[in-house]
Amino acid sequence: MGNQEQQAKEKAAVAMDVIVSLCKRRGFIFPGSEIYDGLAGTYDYGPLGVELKNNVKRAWWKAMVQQRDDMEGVDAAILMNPRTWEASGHVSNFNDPMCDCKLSQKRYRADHLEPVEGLQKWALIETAGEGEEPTQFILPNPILARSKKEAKQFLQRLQEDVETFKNRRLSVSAPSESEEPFTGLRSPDYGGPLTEPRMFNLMLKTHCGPAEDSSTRVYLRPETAQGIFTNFLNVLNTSRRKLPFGIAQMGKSFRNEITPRNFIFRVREFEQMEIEFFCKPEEYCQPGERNDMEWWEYWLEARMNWYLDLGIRKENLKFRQHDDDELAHYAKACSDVNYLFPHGWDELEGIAHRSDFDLKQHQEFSGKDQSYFDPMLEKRYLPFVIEPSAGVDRGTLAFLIDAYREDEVKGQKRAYLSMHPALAPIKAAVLPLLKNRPEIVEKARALCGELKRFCNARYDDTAAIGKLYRRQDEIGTPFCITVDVESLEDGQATIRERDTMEQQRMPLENIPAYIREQLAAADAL
RNA sequence: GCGCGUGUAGCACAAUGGCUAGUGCAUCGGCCUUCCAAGCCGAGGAUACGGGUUCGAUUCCCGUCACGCGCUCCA
Repeated sequence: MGNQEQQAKEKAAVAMDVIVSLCKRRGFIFPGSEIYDGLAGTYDYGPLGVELKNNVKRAWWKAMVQQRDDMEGVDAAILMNPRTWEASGHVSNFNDPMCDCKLSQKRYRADHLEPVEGLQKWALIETAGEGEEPTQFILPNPILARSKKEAKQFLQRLQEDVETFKNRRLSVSAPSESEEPFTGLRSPDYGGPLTEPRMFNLMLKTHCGPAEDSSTRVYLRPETAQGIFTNFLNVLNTSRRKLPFGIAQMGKSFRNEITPRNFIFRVREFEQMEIEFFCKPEEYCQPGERNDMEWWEYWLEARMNWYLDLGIRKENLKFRQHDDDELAHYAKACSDVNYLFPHGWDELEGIAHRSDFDLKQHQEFSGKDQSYFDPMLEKRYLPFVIEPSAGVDRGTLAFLIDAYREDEVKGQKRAYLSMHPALAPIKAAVLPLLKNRPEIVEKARALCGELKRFCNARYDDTAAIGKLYRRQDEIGTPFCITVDVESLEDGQATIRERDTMEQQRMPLENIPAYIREQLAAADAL
């Protein structure tokens, strides 16, 4: 075993607490609705967080849409005709019947349990206070009640009459067969009775229009993907595309997660970056054309490389291919890109081969032909779809965690975000060495103004230079430019690099071009 | 949703059934300061929310909310 268990225990080098604290302290991410004690599963992005998150999205859009010649973008409405979700399967499949074992209070999906038939094993449990006649209770599968204390807990949960068991001795006798045969659902752990199944619909509902009844019910989309599928024909007919090509979309999605957890990793309102890449099923491919499985493999690599190119360390990324029994019935394959989060390896993005399931469903539910006319073969068919579906918030969190570093400078701890320049919220900070020298301040402000023409630059003179550097380090600013007394005479200033802390001096008038070159070289403009 | 735990300033932490709830960092103002969290002076800022016990509650109890861990969930 070991291997999987060991992997499960692996954790990122930095604790989540450190990241949460940094995010709050520096204005990246705050708990949602904080002044009203928050709202579970929601977070708000602050001044630096919105820059970072927008940069993540910009980098994705640029690499996946603008720099490719086989991709179009859309921005569909969050609210969609409810039949969309009947077609997609979310109305029926996103509805999980859950029930709890009354003994162990463990939760099960009712539709995953096998009904049990036949005689059940029971045990007699006698309880008695001092000098009283023993009272008998029955308890299923007592073998798994490992102690009298546990048995007592079970009895209390079953009988709901706590007073009955106070200050009583318990004795557990050997199991026997009950008289009555039993058919139905029992908990698989203790064989105990279950609560009535309750439905957990993971879609959030609201309503559209003046009347608030079932006829006006709409859902907040649980994924952006369906807005792509429902626009497949629109895009096809207006973009003169031929297979293979993709449609990309970023936007908010909502899921009523049972347990929001791990900071912004699992939240109820989140943002997705999804691609539906429409390609030819193998049987329709010309010689030399990539077939559907080859496109799936292509996208695995393309998506992994995107994270690597933006600076995530290779050892913190891996694929996790879904087992066959884990796959949805229509899916031909699915792999996740996993990242080593502080809570362990977890999913950043799923890359699924969805066959023609979605278009077929929408074709059936809408009655509108969704097929593609292949001009070479002169026939119509439904394309297959490869779906790389990434979480913006999860990605943003991974970029933060992976960039976080600590080192030591002159015996003092230095915390910094070694973040890709394309993602850094602030690209350059201009710092006057002395703020009580108006000439220096004036030059510094002028330089900052020049930088702002093409990037997010910031002027700061509210502390001594060492502190100003550390501030910028902690929020990942790649370049600091310091204007000093000498600048007044030689017209030069110092550029200091974040990770190495190396400095170089150059003429003030060359600095904007230099910064611009550096950012362009990093593909960060 | 269940179980266990936690909740004190922007962040990290301390203390107490009773006197003005402390400390560090951070923030703001002033003085000073020629390149890596310097110094001095000053300022603002907190017991999550609601109820109960009590002469008195941040402390004890109950509820709510949020967070953490486990279960569950993750189409």
